[in-house]
Amino acid sequence: MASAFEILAEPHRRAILAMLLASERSVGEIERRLRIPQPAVSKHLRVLREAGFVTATVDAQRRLYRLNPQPLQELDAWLAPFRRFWSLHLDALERHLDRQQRAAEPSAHASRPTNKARAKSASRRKP
Amino acid sequence: MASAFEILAEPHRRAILAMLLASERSVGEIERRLRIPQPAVSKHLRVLREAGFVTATVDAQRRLYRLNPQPLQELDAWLAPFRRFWSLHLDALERHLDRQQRAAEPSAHASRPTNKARAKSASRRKP
DNA sequence: CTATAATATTCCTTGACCGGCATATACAGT
DNA sequence: ACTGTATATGCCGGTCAAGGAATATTATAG
Repeated sequence: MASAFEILAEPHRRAILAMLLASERSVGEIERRLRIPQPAVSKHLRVLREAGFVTATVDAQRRLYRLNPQPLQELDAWLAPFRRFWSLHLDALERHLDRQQRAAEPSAHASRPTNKARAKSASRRKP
Repeated sequence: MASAFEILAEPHRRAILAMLLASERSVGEIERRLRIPQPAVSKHLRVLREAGFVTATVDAQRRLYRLNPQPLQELDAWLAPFRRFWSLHLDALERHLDRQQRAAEPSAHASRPTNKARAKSASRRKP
């Protein structure tokens, strides 16, 4: 196993990480709350541990797992250029709608476009 | 196939998306630049298209593929709570270092900790 | 209309991963 | 020492996705 995406491709693993957002958890807590058999939990935790997503501390018989943010930060870094991409495109869309707006209101009362018009035109395709 | 993570688990697909950041590309361009056989490119593009990561427009015999930011925005949204998590932890670390700092300088000249000390201790692991 | 370029699809094989089950290991209480 | 609890590991079988080769589809040119 390698990339963060492969690790996170498994829904149970994402659920475990989301659960650890609240606080550290033992294996048994995860098992009961997520309703998956214990060996499966241990295996997923092993994968997450070896990939650095979680760390474990021993507490008597149980092990407490907690989040380690670093790999998710790297994922965030991978996403950064795409964030720039879509913010650029949102800006472009907004400028485009502003031009439309100016064309529809041929030098009328005000130049500020309404938020209503923007929200309407920005709706998704194929809903 | 379903979640964005499964789609992005494939390195070639990530490479395609990164390539489309610059501008739209035809299948042939992707094929040559990424050095992967054409059927593989078409298959990956199909997966990306059906998951909404890219859209295609026809230009004579070729199809031009371009980025569609929406699924990546959803990934960004999934990441949001974790971002809050690690920024909280960075804040906590910083407060901790500030306390250390005050302890090391027992009521000395100033109370403002130096940026230098913070930058040093906040440096990344394993560079 | 035929030849050719660009892209998509089908079939097949191989390999990886996940879940289930059984079992092993580690620790605590009595 | 024995028993119970908590977690980890090994093995197996089903499933699914990726890659390769061949072929089908679509569009342009001559």
